This record gives sequence, structure tokens and C-alpha cells, in this order.
Amino acid sequence: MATPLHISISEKLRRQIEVGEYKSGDRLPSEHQLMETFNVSRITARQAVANLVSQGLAIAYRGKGVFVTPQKKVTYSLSSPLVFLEQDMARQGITFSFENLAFESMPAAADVAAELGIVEKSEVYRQKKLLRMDGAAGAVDISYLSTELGEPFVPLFQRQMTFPTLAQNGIPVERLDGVIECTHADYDLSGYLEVPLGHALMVYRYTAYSSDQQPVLHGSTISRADRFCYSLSTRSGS
Amino acid sequence: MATPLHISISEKLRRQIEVGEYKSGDRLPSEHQLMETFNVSRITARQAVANLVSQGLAIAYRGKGVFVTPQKKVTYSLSSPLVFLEQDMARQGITFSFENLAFESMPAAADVAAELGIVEKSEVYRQKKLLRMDGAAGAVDISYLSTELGEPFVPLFQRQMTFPTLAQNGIPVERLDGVIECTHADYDLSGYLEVPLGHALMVYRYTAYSSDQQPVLHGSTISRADRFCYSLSTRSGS
DNA sequence: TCGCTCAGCTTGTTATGACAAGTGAGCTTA
DNA sequence: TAAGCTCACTTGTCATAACAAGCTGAGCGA
Repeated sequence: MATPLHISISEKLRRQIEVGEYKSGDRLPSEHQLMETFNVSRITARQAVANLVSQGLAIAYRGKGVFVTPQKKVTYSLSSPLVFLEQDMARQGITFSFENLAFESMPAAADVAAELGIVEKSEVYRQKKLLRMDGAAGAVDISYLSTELGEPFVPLFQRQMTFPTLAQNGIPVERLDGVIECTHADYDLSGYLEVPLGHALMVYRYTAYSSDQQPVLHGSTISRADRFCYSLSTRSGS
Repeated sequence: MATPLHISISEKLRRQIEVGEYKSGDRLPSEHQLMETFNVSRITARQAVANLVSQGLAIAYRGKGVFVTPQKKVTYSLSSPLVFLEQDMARQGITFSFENLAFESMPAAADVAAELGIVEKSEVYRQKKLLRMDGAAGAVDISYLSTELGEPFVPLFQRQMTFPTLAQNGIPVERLDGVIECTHADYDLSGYLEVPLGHALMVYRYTAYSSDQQPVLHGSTISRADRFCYSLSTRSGS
């Protein structure tokens, strides 16, 4: 046998999940059951389960068992900054809610100041919010706005609980630049987003510019890769 | 101690990596050294290392040791389908090469046929290529083109080894729709892209439309999340 | 000097054993 | 009946032990 035992076991379970033998939310065999079924030690059975968890296919709860990960994904459209996330999600049949985690004013860090085109340590508002999808954590958004901006930016920013740009609230935003990347959950984020350590997360780091080409808002959305994806459409026409 | 030993150890190492005590490519202490330093069993030391690997911070090589993951990322611009990946990468100081993994004609699967607007099981060309960045695997791209398309599409598709759209080769592409999502590496892909099982991967699934709004090319680029990110810019102007 | 072998390092796989801690069902008790 | 407790089952943490397999360099022999 070239392939390790724990790989054969996890691959077999993975196929069963893909075929539908175990459906979304189903409970997988316990470690003890795997030990008996495949006649292996608990370490090997645990390793097989760990493989599935690291692939995002399952999630383990102490005292309860191991369950197949629910798959429902939200597609968030970046094609136009005028589309509301709320509309996207309602159309996709997912209920959602926002939770305000923090709102404060603070001196801008170097990277935030650079993005907003202001002097380092200038005062900025910082808003941190949690998006829940069907009750479960889906994404965390942290955004910054200079306190020097007047109407209509500041009051709207203080009120707004949506995602992720001011353009969605009728604020005149001309351009929205962004970078999408992907990381692994560290110990802190894994607790926040209710995912195992190392789970794939998407990071959307954006900066919104007003009609006079001045940066207005900067922030990043950290979302669970198993619940979020971004769609976009570009045209080559000038 | 509420936090497990293996978490304390991996978190300590993570901080040392972030501070720069261990730099990109440096070798981390071996399991045996960790056992002595922290006075723990090999299981605990291994678990600590596994935590770092699952977070994408380190990678282990049998017989050699555990090394801090190189961090260099390529930013690929999706703002305009006219930008060449080659230019992006050259500007970012990364050498690259393409490797043709497969080129064949085959009946179209249901999802491919739907994207290309053709009948299921129509004949399509399938091209699979590997992108190497500084010698190491970076991404795999699989793209489909209907064999019924004539000039200039087919001959250019057969020749082209670039990434990921025909627009980059002077073929008239009017619109490029895409979805970016993120998954974990399964056993196969982890071997292909030289990453540990469960490593975060970005998937860019795209469809290119010609000037008469007909779909021309469909494919997906599966890239290592530690080496790739996508940038985009959208305008709200009509 | 060149090339080969092998010892000694590394991580990978696997077994056995033990206790901790969370969950939930069922029983006991007020 | 209702509240609370116990117990069985679950995953999480951690130790000791052994062998497999990949890598590297020292040392030997040609």
C-alpha cells in the first residue's frame, strides 16, 4: 500500500459525501466506529477525520460528533458597486443579519492612511461588523473612514450596517478598487467565524473613490470561503 | 492553562515568524528540538507544526525539516481583460513558465456545454496547463473551446500558452464574466500544486464572450492562495 | 579526486493507553 | 411534574513506542 491508511479512509468518506451517501449536515461515523470498521487505531481514525476537516468537507464538535459541512454559498456581485448584498442574498434564498462588533475613532495606521490618502495617525472612524447568514457567522468586515469627511459621508457611515461599500447606500462613489486574496484562519479568526483552525478564508480589500477621485472609504471583508464567492464582469470596451 | 499546549507552541512560533525571527524560507526547529525545548511529547510537537502548516505558514518536507512558507504573491489584474499576465509578473519581479499538461478534444460535459451555449456532448478542445512561478508550481488552468469555432479562435487557442483568456492574445473578446471562490486542496491537487492537503486554493471560473455576445471560451484557473491574488477595479459610471 | 555506501538526521505512519471535557438522554429526586 | 443528577458517548489533549522513508554529509574505497 503506497497510500497511507488515513488517506484511504478519508478518501473513501470523501467519495461517499460527494456521491450523496452522507448529505449536508449528516453525522459521519464516530472515531470509535471508524476504528472498528477499518480495524485501525484511534490515531489513524482521527487523522482521517482531520483530513476531511482540513479540506473543509466536515466539521467536528466535541461531545457531539463529526458532521458534513453545509455547502450553501452566497455569490456577491462585484460587477457594479451599486448592487446591494441584501438583494443578492434574498434572491439566493438566504436570510442574513448584521451585528455591530465595534465602532470607534482612532489614529490611522500606516497602511490605512496610505489607502485613504491622509497623514498617518490622522483620526479615522473604524467600524467592525459581523455578517450572519442563516444564523451562522459568514464574514467579518472592518472599514475605515476619515473623520475629516463631512456630509454625506460621516453620518451615513455611522448609520450604515450594510456591506461593504458606501455606494450601496446612495453615497456618490465613482470607482471601487479591490484585491481578492485568500488566507487560512488563525486561532483568533477561527473562533470568530466558527471554523476550524486553518480553514480557507477570502479577503476582499477595497478602497472606494468619490467622483473627484479622492479615496473615501477603505476596508476589508474577511469571509468564510465555504459560504462566499465573488462574481465579476469586465468589458474590454473603452 | 485553558489553551492547549500545541496551540501555545504554534502561536509562539507564529509570532516569531511574524516578527521576522524566522524569515521566509528559514528552517523551523525540528520536532525533536521542540520536544526538548517545551518538554512535550512528539505528538504535541507534531500537532503544533501541523497547526502552522494548516495555516499556510510553514511546509514540511520529509527528511529535510519544516520551513517557513515563501510569501511572494503575484497580483493578477482582472480590471481589464487586455492586461497580460506576463506583464504583471515581470513587473512584480517573478520569473514564470508555462507547461502544457494536456491538449485534447472531447465531448463537452453538461456544465461546460451550458457555459459555452452549445449542445451537451458537442466536441470541444480541452487545454490543461501548469503555471510555474520562480520554478515552483503556482496554478493550473483548464479551459474549453468549441471545435466549431473557426478563425481566429481555434488556431490561436491551440497555440496559446498564456493565462487565462483569449483576449490576451489579440482575439476580440468583448466581455469576461467570472466567479472567484476558494476551496481546499484535495489529495490530487495537493500533489499537483505542491501544497499540503487542505491548503487554500483560489478558483477563478471564467467565460469570455465575443463582440457578438456569444460565449467563446470557458475555463477555470486553480491557483495557490499563497502565491496568487486578484485585483479589480469597477466604475459605477454607466 | 571521484563516486559510492551508510550512518544519522529528518518527517510520516501507526499502535496503545489514559484522562479531560462537552453533550444529551434517561433516571432520580424533590 | 419538574428540576437536577448521573452516565454513556463523543471529540480533544497528551504520553510512550516503534518502524518506514526521504535527505544529507562524512568517510571509505577505487
